[in-house]
Amino acid sequence: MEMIAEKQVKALSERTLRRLPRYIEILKRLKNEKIEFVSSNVIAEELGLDSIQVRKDLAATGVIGKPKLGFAIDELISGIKHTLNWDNQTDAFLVGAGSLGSAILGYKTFSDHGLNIIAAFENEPSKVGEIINNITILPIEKLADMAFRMKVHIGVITVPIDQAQSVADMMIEGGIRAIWNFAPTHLKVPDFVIVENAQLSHSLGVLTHKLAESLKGEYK
Amino acid sequence: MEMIAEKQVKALSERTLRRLPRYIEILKRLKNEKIEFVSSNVIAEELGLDSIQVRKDLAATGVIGKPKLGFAIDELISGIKHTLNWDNQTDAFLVGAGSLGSAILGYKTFSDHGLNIIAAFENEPSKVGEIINNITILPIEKLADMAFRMKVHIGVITVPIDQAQSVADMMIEGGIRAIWNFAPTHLKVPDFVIVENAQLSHSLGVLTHKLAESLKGEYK
DNA sequence: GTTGTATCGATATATTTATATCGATAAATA
DNA sequence: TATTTATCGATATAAATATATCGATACAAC
Repeated sequence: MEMIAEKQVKALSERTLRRLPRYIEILKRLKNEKIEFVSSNVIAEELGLDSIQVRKDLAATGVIGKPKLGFAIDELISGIKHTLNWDNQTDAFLVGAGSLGSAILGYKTFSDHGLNIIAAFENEPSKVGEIINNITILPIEKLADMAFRMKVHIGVITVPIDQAQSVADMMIEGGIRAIWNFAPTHLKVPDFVIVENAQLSHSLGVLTHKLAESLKGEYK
Repeated sequence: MEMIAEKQVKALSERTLRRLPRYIEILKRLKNEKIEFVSSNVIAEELGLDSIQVRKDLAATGVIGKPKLGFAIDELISGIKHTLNWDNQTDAFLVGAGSLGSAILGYKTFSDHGLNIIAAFENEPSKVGEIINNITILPIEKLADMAFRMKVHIGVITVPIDQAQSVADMMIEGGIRAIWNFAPTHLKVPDFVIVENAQLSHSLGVLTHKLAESLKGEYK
């Protein structure tokens, strides 16, 4: 039996990775409008980007466009989803059933984004046993063992800052390999563990700074 | 009376802006440990960055370090906060009191980050009148007029995708100049309006892609 | 068919961002 | 008081990212 070679795809920069979901947004909308092909130019205009950049990003997914027509929308959506690994669902555990954690548990759309949260954990005994979006909150002591047995690879951290590192440690002990970290602290993890930080304050800082600059300019 | 010249500060890149809040994290911790000075090297090691980059980022805040000692922590914290405009609170409105919106209303720490959410709005009549974290949910019809009268500059959008653009339009009509957008859609706004996107899916895509790459490498 | 044209994708250039080098300085030490 | 040393901050280099140029191609119009 011959090995099927994985389609040769150029390395993806982090910037490109962050733009890919935005392309999906637009593509889904166009698909709803029964449009079948779209040019890099149209996508770029919709998102305020440069069309060359769009073409380069799309090239990284391995999808090929057609001169004069552009890209087949269906093919592009599945190509991007494949690149992000959103065509598979990866099981995940969430720790910290506070308001943000509950909100995340409530989102049904993460399954479209490759994430399948199958259990949630809490330190706080009063919250254990609660049910949020069909998921029962379990005591944190069970985390590592269950993660290991169920071969869970993704952990979502939505606990307060002072518990975040110890939760990360437990996750890693349980074999978790990628952490989506909402706690406002830097996690120290071994090299083989991927951490993606999703602190709201980082994004808020950009906003408040730019607004201040913009208002300052106005009164000059 | 002579004008006091604003301390000359180099332009801040978006990357730098996103790192500044991380420095604050570390600095607060060190301050708690009664440490008074810190070198760029220590900060860099804590965050897994390069010390030169830390120095460059800090230079952009205008804070000056001392040879052999490093940076005065108190001065650095206030310098960074000033750069982010986190030493002032800007009033904000939030629209969309779903689970994410409620979680955001519940955070008390945003006041440390320059954001003061003073009112929240909803489309859904059943939610109007609800009180979350001392904030009463108001009907969306009041948004533009109140924003205008109260001179509110920041709007937070946590509504579903199909309402996001119209909410943005109302905000802009009410004079709002900066939008923190959690809805998974690109907002079309005039040039003078700042949009900071905080879609969870962007960050999730990076995670799922990297995890897939990492697991793939393992079985080669 | 032949010609015209929109669009791709490859290669080249420019810009931005990160990293390296090194002299200057202020504290610590001898 | 002289010497050593950690650290800064300025300048220089390297790497990553974005933008421009242009020939090739496949559809559309003639």
